[in-house]
Amino acid sequence: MNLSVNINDFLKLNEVKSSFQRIKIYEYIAENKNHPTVNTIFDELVKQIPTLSKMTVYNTLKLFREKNIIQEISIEDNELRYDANVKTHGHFKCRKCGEIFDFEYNNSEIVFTEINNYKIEETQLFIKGICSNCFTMNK
Amino acid sequence: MNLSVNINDFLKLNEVKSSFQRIKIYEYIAENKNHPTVNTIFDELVKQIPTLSKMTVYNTLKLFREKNIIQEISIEDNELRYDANVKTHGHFKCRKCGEIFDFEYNNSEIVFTEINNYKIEETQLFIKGICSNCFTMNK
DNA sequence: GTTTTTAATTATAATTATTATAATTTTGTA
DNA sequence: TACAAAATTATAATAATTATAATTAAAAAC
Repeated sequence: MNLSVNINDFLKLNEVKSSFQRIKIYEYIAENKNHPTVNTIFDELVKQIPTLSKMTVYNTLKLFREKNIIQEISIEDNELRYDANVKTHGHFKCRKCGEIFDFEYNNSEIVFTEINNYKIEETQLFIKGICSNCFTMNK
Repeated sequence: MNLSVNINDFLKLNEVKSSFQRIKIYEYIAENKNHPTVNTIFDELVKQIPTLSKMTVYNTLKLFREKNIIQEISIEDNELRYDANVKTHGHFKCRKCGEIFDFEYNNSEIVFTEINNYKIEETQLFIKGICSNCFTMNK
């Protein structure tokens, strides 16, 4: 079974004209659930596609985001990260190893009184600290 | 009553050596609860302190953050914002008017199973959408 | 109350992520 | 095959932040 074929259909289904680069970029984000930055995506894909331009990565990610097939994570101020999981979920960043972990949370249990008549379009919950791995290694 | 005197004491209490620039920077963030960017802080204060350098603003904000007397808000990827309210609270950014609103939320009601043994140091909840003002104006 | 030392501030240059622009290539279609 | 439209690429520009070194101010020592 060829995953690229499925991505091709998936993109068309979401009103994104498919192309080789677009398939590969989506494939990378969806397969490596590592919340990559633009640079990571570019550095990895340029190995397979030597002519790849970073502009294509920027344009494609912008397009994917507009079509809501990826999520933009601004957990760090100096770089954007991307996630193919568009379901609302939290992100934990370990200050030690730098890794980002997903976690589920019950969004409906949080009560917002001040903004209860505001139109909510996007929710991002970021937590920073030390992951259990780094914590135990420190002892 | 002179607020600057109080800030002077407040900084010392938090292990920050006081200076004219540092007092003015803290005063600006604490008085204008507008979640200012570095540029906003600089542009406003340079009117009072013509010799002020943007580096001082950067350095001072970094120091304040290390001493936990201000909070860094990375709700937008291309610029950092600052808040003298260090209590955990959420930030809502309106896509229309660009304003950032504070809101309280019950942090303890959110259950994190995946990261329940992680050491949490900082929590940021960002919501983006349309505020009620912009929403009613649109009709 | 000078002198000495340390730290804070400032000016300038460098870095880095992102955006803008225009040229080239690819893709779809008549 | 030829044409038109869109995607990709290369290059340059922008803007936020960081690095470095010089200057100024504050604190400590004599």
